[in-house]
Amino acid sequence: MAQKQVSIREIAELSGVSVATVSRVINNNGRFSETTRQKVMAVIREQGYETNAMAKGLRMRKSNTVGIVVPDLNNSFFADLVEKIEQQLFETGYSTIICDTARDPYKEAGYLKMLEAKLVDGLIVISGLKEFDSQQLSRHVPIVCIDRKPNTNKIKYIGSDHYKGAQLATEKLISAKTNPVLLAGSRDSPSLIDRIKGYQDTLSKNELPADNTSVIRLTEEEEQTPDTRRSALREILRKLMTKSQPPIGIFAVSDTLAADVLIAAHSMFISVPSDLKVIGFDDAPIARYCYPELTTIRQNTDEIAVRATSYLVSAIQGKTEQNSSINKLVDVSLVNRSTV
Amino acid sequence: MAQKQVSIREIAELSGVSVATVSRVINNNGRFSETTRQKVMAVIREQGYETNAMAKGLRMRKSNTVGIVVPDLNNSFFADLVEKIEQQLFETGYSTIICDTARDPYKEAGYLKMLEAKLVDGLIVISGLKEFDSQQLSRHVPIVCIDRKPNTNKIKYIGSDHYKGAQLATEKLISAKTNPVLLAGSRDSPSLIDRIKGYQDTLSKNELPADNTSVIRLTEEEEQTPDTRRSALREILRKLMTKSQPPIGIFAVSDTLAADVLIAAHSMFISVPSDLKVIGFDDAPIARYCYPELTTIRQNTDEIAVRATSYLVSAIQGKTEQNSSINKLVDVSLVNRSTV
DNA sequence: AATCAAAAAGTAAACGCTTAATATACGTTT
DNA sequence: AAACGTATATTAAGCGTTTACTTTTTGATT
Repeated sequence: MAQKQVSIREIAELSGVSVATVSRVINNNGRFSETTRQKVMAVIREQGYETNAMAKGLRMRKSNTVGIVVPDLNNSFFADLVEKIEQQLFETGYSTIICDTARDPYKEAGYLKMLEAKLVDGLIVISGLKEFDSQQLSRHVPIVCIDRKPNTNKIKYIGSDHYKGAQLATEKLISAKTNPVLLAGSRDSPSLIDRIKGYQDTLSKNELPADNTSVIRLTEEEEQTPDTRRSALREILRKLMTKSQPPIGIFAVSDTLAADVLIAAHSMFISVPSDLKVIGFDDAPIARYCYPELTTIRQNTDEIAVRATSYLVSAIQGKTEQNSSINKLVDVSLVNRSTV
Repeated sequence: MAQKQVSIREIAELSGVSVATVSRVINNNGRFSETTRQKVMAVIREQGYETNAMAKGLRMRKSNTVGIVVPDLNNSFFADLVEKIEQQLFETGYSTIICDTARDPYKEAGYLKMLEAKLVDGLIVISGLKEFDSQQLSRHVPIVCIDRKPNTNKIKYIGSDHYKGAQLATEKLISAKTNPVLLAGSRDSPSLIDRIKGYQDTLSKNELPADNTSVIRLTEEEEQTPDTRRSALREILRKLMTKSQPPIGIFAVSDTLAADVLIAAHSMFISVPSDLKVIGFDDAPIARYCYPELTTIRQNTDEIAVRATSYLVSAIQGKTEQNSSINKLVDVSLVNRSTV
């Protein structure tokens, strides 16, 4: 069975030096001669020694690990973002614990406890239902929130310019001669609020009624499964088609939602983009698998990933980097494809 | 800053008992009186004490953590599977380190070292380029491979019945009066081999030529980006359309590939399913976002996730559970949607 | 009241590592 | 040849737990 993992002690004995020396050689700190270095390294290689992360972590009071908290790995926007962040962190020498909360606050709390117990050195929190409450952690570690507002300014916030994104989307829909409607899920989030505001402001600026009648929210039951979601969407489309002249324009606040709209439309033989124009948000991988390919607002996940990790890493390492650009919102752009 | 994490020692002092007693209370083992239990628990709650996982791990020589190695989180089949496994493990009290290797053997090796250093208690390896080589680990831990053959029978293999899936797909295509073609990516994998075999055997059984001319593989460059992939696919479709009478039938060995085929077809104004019939594999979330919705072979990810975790957990806990069903391949089924 | 077993609590070592404090060896300079 | 500085190596403590072993307390039985 489980052959005993070789420890630094045995390396020390085998190479005829003390553990301290071995440790110094491994971490290349303190002083030692070239001869011993070679001797020790040889033994290490020969024995396939790997340093025990728990012992090291215990001693150093850090784990070289960061936690990522994400609502749903099956959402292609999140998956994309997580993958990029994880890649960045890997390159920087950190390992990552990915926690899929399934939007369950209980599960989220459980994960936070676990991450804390594991002494993660930092935390990246992506989206989520409400404000991120730092009180949940008892120990202070650097945290960055992506598209989720923290409850204290000690936590770094990084996010796209949702307001501008909504402006772009709305303008696009208006200039396509539609009377746009905004479509969102049941869940509130800070970024949704920005988007709705951008949408409504743009409406007003164009002298269109900016009341709440044109923002449509799915209910919680409706969005439960793909099927309920789609039938709700069909109902919404039906109403829209009777109430106003085609083409109608829908600004869906996420690409997945937009994708569902398209599916619903197909099943009703509504043709896109002639009778229905749809614009999504995210430019998630799925956007390119929609038919027609989805016109959408692109969030720059590369940029977000880079900013999040580089900030986090320097915060962990105690550098209070004063890069001013890091406080600006991440820019957003319209990508024209075939649904408008 | 970082307020000191309270340790078991302080809990002990505050409640006027020894650390050993506190430890006993926390883990509910050994003997202690109800009075002390309450006293200690009160202090623990009051102080927000959380046991230090590294210290515990060091002492116990285990981490309550399992690693998941996955080629690509952006593939909706993998994301789905990982999400389910992770959920299972969370419920069982294990935490999960998800490692996205991006199909890079170097990255994979790096991750394995890291997982080992972190003393993971078990490992789940999903798919991947070639045999999984257990030699990469120097310490023995329970491992389960999903859709990836291990190089030793000490490692548990779990996988769908790919052969049968291919049969079902091929028969479906044949009975839809097409002369089926199999379409695959450049990468070989054990499951692909099974699928090709199932495909060819079914061809033979129906007295159709089962040579290799009807299996089409994308080259590595072709599948690099969505765009190269799609233009390669358009080229393939073009050839197919000239060479034989519509309708043509394509058995794509994954849903993502099938989705790309559909996109390519749309851009060429080939109508599905009248002129082109496509059947995918996996029944990944994306299948329902294709247009038309994708007919495909369903892999039962729930079942796979349950088997993988329940086997792994019992192996970790030293139970050599003799559930015979666990050695059978996971069953697979045809789901009829709209592309055939 | 004395005895004793069972229950409750305590002591201390060990898990594998890093590092401050020390010790030793080795040339140089006087 | 003594003295000293420098480079190199060792000793030992401590990170926060668990647990085998030991000690103390409790309460029932004689």
